[in-house]
Amino acid sequence: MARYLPGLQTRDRILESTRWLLARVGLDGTTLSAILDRAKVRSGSFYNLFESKDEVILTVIREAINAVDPHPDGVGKDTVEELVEAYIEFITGQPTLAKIYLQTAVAGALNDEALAHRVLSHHETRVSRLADAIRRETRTTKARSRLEAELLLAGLNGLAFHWLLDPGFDMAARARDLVAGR
Amino acid sequence: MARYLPGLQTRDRILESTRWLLARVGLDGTTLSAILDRAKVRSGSFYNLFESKDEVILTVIREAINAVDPHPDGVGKDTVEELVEAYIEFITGQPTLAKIYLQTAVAGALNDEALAHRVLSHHETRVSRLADAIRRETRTTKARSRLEAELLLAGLNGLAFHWLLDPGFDMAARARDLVAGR
DNA sequence: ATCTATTTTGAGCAACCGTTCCAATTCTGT
DNA sequence: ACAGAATTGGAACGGTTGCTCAAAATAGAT
Repeated sequence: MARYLPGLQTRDRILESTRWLLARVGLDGTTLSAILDRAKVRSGSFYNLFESKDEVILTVIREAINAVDPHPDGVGKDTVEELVEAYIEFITGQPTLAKIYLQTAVAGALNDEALAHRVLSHHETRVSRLADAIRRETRTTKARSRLEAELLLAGLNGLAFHWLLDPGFDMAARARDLVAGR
Repeated sequence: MARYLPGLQTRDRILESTRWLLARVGLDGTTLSAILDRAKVRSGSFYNLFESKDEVILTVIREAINAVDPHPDGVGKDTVEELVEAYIEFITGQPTLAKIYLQTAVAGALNDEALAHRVLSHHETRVSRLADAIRRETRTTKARSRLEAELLLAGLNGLAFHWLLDPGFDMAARARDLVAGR
């Protein structure tokens, strides 16, 4: 646990380095020595600040998972459009975190039961928030709006998935098409 | 290159083992010794049959990518419903290959440029085939049917993505809801 | 300026990675 | 039964992995 300024700074450098690597070279490309090289830190300093390599990686991943949620103070008021825009903003505005999030959800969650649960529970939160917004706007049944929310979110995730493979893909435009076509 | 029966049999066991591991523990959990243990093979036999560990893994991954396509003899005739059912069949009927496919698309393709291209080109094939079917059924413009196909496929991929995280998720039912609600 | 707590350096460690090599064994056609 | 080829077992290798530790350097409060 860092107490002096230099400690806090190298801590930040390590996190930044890990974030960058996770997004570019994936989970298994993010080796300790790669993190150290990029952060310009030796292993001794690293282990003075972090418990293990896993701790840094999990810290960054949690950060990414949390970032996918829209501002929590809008609960119960936001519109479908606002929620979709928040999703688009997350994906295109923070591509690094977005890639980490998607990659983790698919690859990492296979090994780590707790992580899979975490991702799923965030997904569930987003579905119900979207369902509420749909219900407010269209005045359908609870079950029906929930179904619509699930399908809409699946569409958004699928578009993000496509964007991951092809960075030239205009994910934002397609996402708006998706909402428009409901 | 196997010529005698025992060689062919251990080759099959190695492929099966790799398939199983890729789907269960992911790419970096699929180590050589894990493959060997599960296949009940020693390294000497392995390297008598395969060039490298990568060769086996790529073989299995290509198999998974190819398996996502519906039967090629239906081109130009199949309906939207048939294509969607083929997708559902792939995901739920061959969950092992499906998991590998999805995982590869998200994680593996980041490192391997050629692999990313391969996945994308298969995706493109599916989109255009779906667009053709939509056009035949709804008689809209080419651009419009293509957009619809892209969004529909994104939805399906998103649902598969959800199913990957939560094996209890009824992906087939939601996929049919998705088609019904167009 | 001094003293303690924090931070950094960097050599070194055990465990594991994919791979090589070759002698021993097993297979198949004759 | 024999010969030649395919297959197998398994010890060993160099490289990398994540990580430890003790000594040296630095920060910050007094």
